[in-house]
Amino acid sequence: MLKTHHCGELRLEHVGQHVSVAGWVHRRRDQGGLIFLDLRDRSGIVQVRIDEQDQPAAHAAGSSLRSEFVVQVIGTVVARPEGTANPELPTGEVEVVPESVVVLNASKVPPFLVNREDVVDEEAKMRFRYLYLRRPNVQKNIILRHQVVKFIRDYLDERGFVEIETPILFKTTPEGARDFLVPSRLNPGTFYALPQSPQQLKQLLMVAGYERYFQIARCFRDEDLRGNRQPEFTQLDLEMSFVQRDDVMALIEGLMTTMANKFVPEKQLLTRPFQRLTYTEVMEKYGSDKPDLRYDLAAVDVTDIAGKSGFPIFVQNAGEGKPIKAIRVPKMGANSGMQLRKETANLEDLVRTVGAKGLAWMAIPEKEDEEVKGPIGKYFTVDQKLELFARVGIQPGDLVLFTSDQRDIVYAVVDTLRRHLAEKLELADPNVLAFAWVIDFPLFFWSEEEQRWDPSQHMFTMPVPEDVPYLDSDPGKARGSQYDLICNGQEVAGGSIRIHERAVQEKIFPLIGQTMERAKEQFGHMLEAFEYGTPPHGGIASGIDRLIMVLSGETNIREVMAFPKTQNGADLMAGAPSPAEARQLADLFIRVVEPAKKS
RNA sequence: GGAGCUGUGGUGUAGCGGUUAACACACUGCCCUGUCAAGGCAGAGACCGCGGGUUCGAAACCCGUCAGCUCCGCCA
Repeated sequence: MLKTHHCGELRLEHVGQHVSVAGWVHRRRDQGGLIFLDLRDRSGIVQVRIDEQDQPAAHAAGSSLRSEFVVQVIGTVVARPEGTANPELPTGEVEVVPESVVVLNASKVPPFLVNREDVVDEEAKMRFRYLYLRRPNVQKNIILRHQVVKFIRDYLDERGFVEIETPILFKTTPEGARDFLVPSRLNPGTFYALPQSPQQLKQLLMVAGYERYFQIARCFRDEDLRGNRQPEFTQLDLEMSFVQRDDVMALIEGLMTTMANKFVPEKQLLTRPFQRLTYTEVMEKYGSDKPDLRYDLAAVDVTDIAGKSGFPIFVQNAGEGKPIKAIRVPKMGANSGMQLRKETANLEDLVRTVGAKGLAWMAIPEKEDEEVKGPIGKYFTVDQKLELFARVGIQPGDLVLFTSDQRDIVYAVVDTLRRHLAEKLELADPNVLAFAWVIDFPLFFWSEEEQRWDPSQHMFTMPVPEDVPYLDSDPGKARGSQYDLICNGQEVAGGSIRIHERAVQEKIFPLIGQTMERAKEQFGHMLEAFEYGTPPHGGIASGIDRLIMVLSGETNIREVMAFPKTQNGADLMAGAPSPAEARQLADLFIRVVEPAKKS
């Protein structure tokens, strides 16, 4: 080894020891006859002091050092003189006095500063990924990720889970996301699909009697990227036999709580045990099935009151059964008239992007004797206003936003406004983890496009027991035994109890537009397996990347992945994807068709 | 497939119709023996993403295009 110690571990107790440390030049402070060097490795930073008088050779070497050079320093640990310790640094009470300073490798001037946390152009981050990953704050995220995954493995191992790998080359399925396909050379014209999740395989492992399975599983979905979505990502995937919904939820809740306490003890859990909210509840209040519960900004239904006002749009919408919802924004109504008009115009532009036709508002004055501001105040009688204010919990100085439209648009508006306002007003406490369960999802959503029911999770989700009769009478009313875990506005896990009886499964297929013949083609292996003694089972999958985002407080998934892709799905460092050689294509019996040029 | 934002020395930004294109950090050289975002002095470095157009004149205005980002659709 070229090093006897890591830079960040040297303390007063090492004083007098002869050590060898090696790492990168974090900073160099050259005062002529005296050079201070901050040497950095993964463990941290230690100061090296090179005195021209005492160590002329080392001093000469030190003078030539530049940022990000890789050097080895052999020398003695000494206590810093009185008054020169640096309390900011864990190693701040000591420094290394070198006998020799050896450049192991020089470095070009990096394209951005590695020794600062400055914002960097996203393209540069990607193109020089290895340099971005060298930044201490990024290393922290990547190492946290390792520790969390190790914790999960240990936690589940202690509870009798077996980690089992499942194939990356598997079978395409018609349901769900678009598959990444891999051509088969040995079977011309046929394709494997990369797994969207090991869903089917883990259920088959339950049939196989493993009882408790888990996997840190890479998953692939060929859909457009988002700030919290990459085409390949990692899930903690698990499945348990002989369990009911609460068993799976309790396991995950224990895991998440222990993990949060262990890795981010400074962050408070919003509630313990995690609160359980129904799908209907979160949609009506927050317009989202994964609301950020660190702040309120909840929507209140005021259809009855506003529908009786004189505002024609509200009256008409209420008559057509469209909801009218109000959101109270504390303090924002106290702005000047001009600011208010500007703000509300911005908000109106924002909600138009999700399909709203407009945005009504009222600003409540801080002084009692002033009039309510805003375009719709005049349509409400004094009594209606009082009733409204009581319902919504209005305080002086508040701004109240109103939205009314088809229900799904109202939801989108509420969600969009909440996210936007929370960010603008800095309402989300970064030191809170707002874990919550969302339960009682509808088993199906009606697809207008396809004119049929679509499973809201997947086709193997068991209905809650008392809703099984709805499968025949009113499928839209059936709730699934699904549970999602949300935290700070992210869905961090989702699972369900599965159907293990063929009779129930056979009721599902026709509802989602699958004939039995087609179902047998696609899922014959599953149906067949279920006839050989299938235990009741259920499970859950948790997005590791999103979990690390939430724990580290990052707002983008790229910050917690070592080598992520751009929004176009490209790797700017390696230049993937790239065209294949003609020879490779020939081996695979693949011919490339040039995409049609836009005229 | 659609909407929006951004693109100016290596990095982050300013400039938004006429500027020797400004500033900070980084970089180079010199000075400096207790610094730790070291300091001081001097200096180099940008045809303003690319292609058209408007104009006497474009970094700036218009059109197109490329790239990055955010969002909608999509993501069981």
